[in-house]
Amino acid sequence: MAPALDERRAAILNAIVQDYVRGGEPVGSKRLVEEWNLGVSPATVRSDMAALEEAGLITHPHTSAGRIPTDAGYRHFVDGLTATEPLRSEQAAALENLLMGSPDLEELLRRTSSVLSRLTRFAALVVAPRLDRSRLRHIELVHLAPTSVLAVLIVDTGRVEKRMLELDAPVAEHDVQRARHAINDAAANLPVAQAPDVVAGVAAGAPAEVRPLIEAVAAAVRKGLASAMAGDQLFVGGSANMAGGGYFERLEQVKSVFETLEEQVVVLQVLREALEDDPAVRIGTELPLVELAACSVVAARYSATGGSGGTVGVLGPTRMDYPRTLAAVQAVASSLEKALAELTGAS
Amino acid sequence: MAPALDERRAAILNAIVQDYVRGGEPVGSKRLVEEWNLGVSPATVRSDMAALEEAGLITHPHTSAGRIPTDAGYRHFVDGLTATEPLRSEQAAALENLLMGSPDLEELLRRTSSVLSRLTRFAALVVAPRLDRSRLRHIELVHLAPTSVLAVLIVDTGRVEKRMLELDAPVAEHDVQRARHAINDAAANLPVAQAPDVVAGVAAGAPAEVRPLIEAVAAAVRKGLASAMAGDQLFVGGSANMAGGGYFERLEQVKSVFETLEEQVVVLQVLREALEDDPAVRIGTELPLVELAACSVVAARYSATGGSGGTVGVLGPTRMDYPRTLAAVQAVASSLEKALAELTGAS
DNA sequence: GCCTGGCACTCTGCGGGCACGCGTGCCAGA
DNA sequence: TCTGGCACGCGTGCCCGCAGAGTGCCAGGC
Repeated sequence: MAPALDERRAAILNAIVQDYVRGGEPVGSKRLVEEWNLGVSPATVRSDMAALEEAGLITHPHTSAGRIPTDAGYRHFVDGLTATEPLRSEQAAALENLLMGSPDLEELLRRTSSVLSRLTRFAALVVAPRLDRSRLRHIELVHLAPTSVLAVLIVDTGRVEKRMLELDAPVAEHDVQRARHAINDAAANLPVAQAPDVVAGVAAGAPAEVRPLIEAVAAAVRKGLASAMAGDQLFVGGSANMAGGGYFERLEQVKSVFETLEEQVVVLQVLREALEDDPAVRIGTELPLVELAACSVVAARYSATGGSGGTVGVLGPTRMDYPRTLAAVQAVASSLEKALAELTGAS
Repeated sequence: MAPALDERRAAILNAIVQDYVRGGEPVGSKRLVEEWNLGVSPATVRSDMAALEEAGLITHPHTSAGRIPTDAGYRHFVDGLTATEPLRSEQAAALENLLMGSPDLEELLRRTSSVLSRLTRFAALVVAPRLDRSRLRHIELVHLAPTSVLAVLIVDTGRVEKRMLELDAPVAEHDVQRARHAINDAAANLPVAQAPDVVAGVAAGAPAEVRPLIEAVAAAVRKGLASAMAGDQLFVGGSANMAGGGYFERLEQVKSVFETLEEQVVVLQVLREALEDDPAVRIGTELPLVELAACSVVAARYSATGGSGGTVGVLGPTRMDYPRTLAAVQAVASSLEKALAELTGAS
């Protein structure tokens, strides 16, 4: 797949990628030798370019234009990266400052997506920490009306899920309190995966007055946590960036990218597939969606105490500055990790 | 401002608006008489058109093109509307079905924005019910770590606000429970505007072990509810629609609209200003933002039990079908009202 | 006095034709 | 194996001319 390339040819490929990313125009042999003093003449470069084209790493849009990288070309470039150029230190500091001191998890993730999109000028994607390995802190029941109770599930990552329970028969306030105690005594600090069954067990052994309520809670816990675990919460920021920067010509393309970004389920799926690597880079047609054939995703995991963590990433055009973007994504991931640790407390 | 227009001229203006909205192309005198059998010749229509142009209600992009409405022209058209054409009944039914049975407030509002955007094919804006006249149901305190407590505020509209409290000194679990009881005894069912002061009063009269905690809760209640009341939560759906439909030509325009849509504060401000009327229509330059000069906002209030309600609306191009959009927005507002009443229970 | 038919005018969009620039591919020679 | 030179292909910008659409205006009719 990646044939060991002649050293000079690899250099030429990298030069093409970098020039094209900067300028957005097909790059020709003459400009290449001028800017990268390669020590050879344009003619030599041309024959190398022909070889690179043969290998499928570059193309030209029409005969008399310069070359542009193909997805495979970008891939080769990215795989050859050794060091991602780090952020400027004042940027890194500003980043930490911005994330630290968020009042709650949602706000933290929102800020993260905002800062990442401004840093990269692409659309930022932030997935909330997954629950599957986290623990249930507390289940609160609030008696709103005779037959309706609000269940609030609090997880140790700071995440809060709420769910209305509608009961067939009225329930008394003190029974709600009994149920609350029974449930919390049994389920608090359990891994969320076990919580539904434990609550169901409590229901089975409970007196008749409270059993329907506890059963309803068990169902809510099962559904609420399951949906929270499967369909992780996604924060998208800066999608307007995709319309700027001159990356796309036709409105149609932009529209389909925006539409895709609105489909949270789809975006999550894309991120999930990408994250077989970490950090992950998925370029153009490597993405599972044809609508995103002109886009790339760069993503990295972050970890959270007690959970399996989440993902931060960006969606940008294939013609992106990969080293810079990788650096930004990784920096944001690690800052988020720190801010998250601070937020959930030492515990 | 709106000079009493000759009846035929008004008819011609309306015809121009409707033709232009449908077709998107400047409309000429000939087509007009053919499609709207006006009973006069094109030449007559032309002289009327000249008068309408003189009055600032229409323009033409260049000499030999047909006419298009100006913002003032749309305004005249909208003000002259008597009946908004109602939704088809199966659409209305589907609407109600979709909104009923949402598990919680957030999900309901999310669905509302989704359905409204699909109904109109514009960007949907949904503002959560405001809290200022609602009541506090319950304050839950969860002891996460010795010096950190999570405060969860539950409001009778079903809205939940959460806030981390970091204390200077450790606090014991049973003191957290004491504080919780004291606070809820005093503050439950109070209007949210009074809650902060009441909680502060509880703090003043509390024993020293729990006073710092209750003071922290008071501060959190003050800040949490204030920010929730001022910066209402906004749900935006279907913004990708703004890139389709051929309304905008240049990518620049689309980008600035998207950027504006991402600024929740700005959008909220626009909606707030618009809602001096109900239902409200703000056309092009009537909006307070130059970036939205090519857009219109159609919005309507909905009310919530115990609160002052919220807003639903759409942002679309000035070239929109106002009667249809008005009907859709109003239908969604009233369905949302019903679904909300069902969600928060009879109470 | 208002409406109508006719006519001249203006502007856009489209297709053809031409020169230009750019970048390539190839080849002979070092 | 690299290099300089040369011919080729192709897209771009420009000008031109032409058809089409729509207007403005004016003289004439009801």
